[in-house]
Amino acid sequence: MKGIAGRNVGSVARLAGTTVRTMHHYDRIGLLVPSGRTQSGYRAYSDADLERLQQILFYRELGFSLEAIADVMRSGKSEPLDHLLRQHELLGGQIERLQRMVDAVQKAIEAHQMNIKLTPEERLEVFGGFDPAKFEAEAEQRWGKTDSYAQAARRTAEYTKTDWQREQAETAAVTVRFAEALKSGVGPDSPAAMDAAEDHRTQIGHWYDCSQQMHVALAEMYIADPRFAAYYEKVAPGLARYVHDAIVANAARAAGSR
Amino acid sequence: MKGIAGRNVGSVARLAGTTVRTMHHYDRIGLLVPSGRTQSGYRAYSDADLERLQQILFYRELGFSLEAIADVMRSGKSEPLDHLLRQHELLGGQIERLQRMVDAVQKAIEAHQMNIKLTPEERLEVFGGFDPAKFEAEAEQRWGKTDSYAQAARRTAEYTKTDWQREQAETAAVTVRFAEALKSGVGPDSPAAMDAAEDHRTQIGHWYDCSQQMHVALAEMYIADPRFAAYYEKVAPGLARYVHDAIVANAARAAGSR
DNA sequence: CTTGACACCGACGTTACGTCAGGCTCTAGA
DNA sequence: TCTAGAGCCTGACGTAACGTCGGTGTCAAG
Repeated sequence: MKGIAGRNVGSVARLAGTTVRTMHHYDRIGLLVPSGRTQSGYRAYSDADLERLQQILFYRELGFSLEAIADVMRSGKSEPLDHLLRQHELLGGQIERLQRMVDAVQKAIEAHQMNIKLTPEERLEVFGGFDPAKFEAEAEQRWGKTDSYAQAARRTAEYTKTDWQREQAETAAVTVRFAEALKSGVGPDSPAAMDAAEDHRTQIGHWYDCSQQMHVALAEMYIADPRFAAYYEKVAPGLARYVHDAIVANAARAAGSR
Repeated sequence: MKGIAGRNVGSVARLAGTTVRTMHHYDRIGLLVPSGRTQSGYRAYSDADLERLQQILFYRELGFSLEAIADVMRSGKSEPLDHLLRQHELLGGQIERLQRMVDAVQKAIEAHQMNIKLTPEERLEVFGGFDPAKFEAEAEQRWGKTDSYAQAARRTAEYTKTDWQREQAETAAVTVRFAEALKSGVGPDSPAAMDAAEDHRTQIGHWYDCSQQMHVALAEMYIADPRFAAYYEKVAPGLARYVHDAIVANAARAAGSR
């Protein structure tokens, strides 16, 4: 009947690296109800369902309870970009925490090697400083609890239509600057190109903190991923590579001037 | 009766950032049985108990089940250093995984901004590639399962007494080289001092991968922590700072020559 | 000597699934 | 076309790692 039948549980579970039982569970508790069923009762997951599943798994990896995930998913402004920015922030926090743990371990190893005894207090302080339910509590505090998510004080939530248009325009403007630099014949390591790259980075900074390293990683994606490359190639042939090289050059300049 | 009474549950729980109930639980299942009890039946935790607790919490943070933790704790060669090196390695893996997730999020954000649609497969592949029980399975495979931990093929497990002595001697030798450089009046940014720093880093590399950044972090600890500083100051006054500066200079040299 | 904070233990509740069990469905091959 | 085996369905019970009582004993400060 339907040309777009949707995927069945097994394939979805495999794709997401989880189990069929988990999918059943999420269905039961209403966290992820497949948007369709075959006439024989099989669950049929649409692409939108899969996107939602990804968000769910992301938050789960970050230590959220399923209930908390349900809350944040149904929270007023749950546009994809909001989730992505939030996840980026949370990941940053997690990495920072792990980094602190690495520091503690290195300290312990060095201490061992030097025959220095660390006090239990010292060794445990890395845990003491961390609240297990920190994220959820913080989230509740930041977005206001129980259903009052609508009036969230999230950064993007305060964006007006004009803000969005400005944002879009800036993105386009930087792309155009790259294209013009390319057309004018100056190399990607020219000041014009590198300045455009830096502005590109600043622009990303409107959403999240983007280090030079991160920026270079993004640049590599621009040429590695055909769809991203196409975005630039559509503006001017060779632009993807040019943007990449400009970003790399800019990062090198920044590293050198340190 | 006992001069060293040991700590009671409440204080331990607070120190470790966990709950009394958790301590009860670990006691019940035999994972962490307090080494003493007061005559009134209160649990009394020794410093050794606290150290064990730290290890437990570390592994728990890394996603191990309590049973798996019990296994690894009772595994033959469970010297503190073994645990530390293992934890360092595991933390590295975790950070790498989170970094991959960050990359995925950044890619999604960029895609959103460029009006590029990512396929569900792409968005989920970051999860699919990761096996939740990966660590435990990997651990079992690497250290041999169920009680045969004794014949573990861990790096340090193969160390003979002579190896350990050599290791110790090398550590001491590098310290002496720093001291001699200091005494000879050359600055911490002299080739002699910087080479010593690089050798110091290489020496750490016998245990774990130590980047220049990590090395600098260690150096800062050498002057920030009085006990580590004392280790060097005992050899020669001003040596802690000297070692720190040499390591920083060496890192700068390495960064510059890139 | 009392009172409030803390400890003990047993027992039941909870979250997020794992693991059957019994029965229908679908697809590839004989 | 028929059939075997893999896959899906819905209960229903099991499990891990605690949370949360409830009733009771203990300890240190006032």
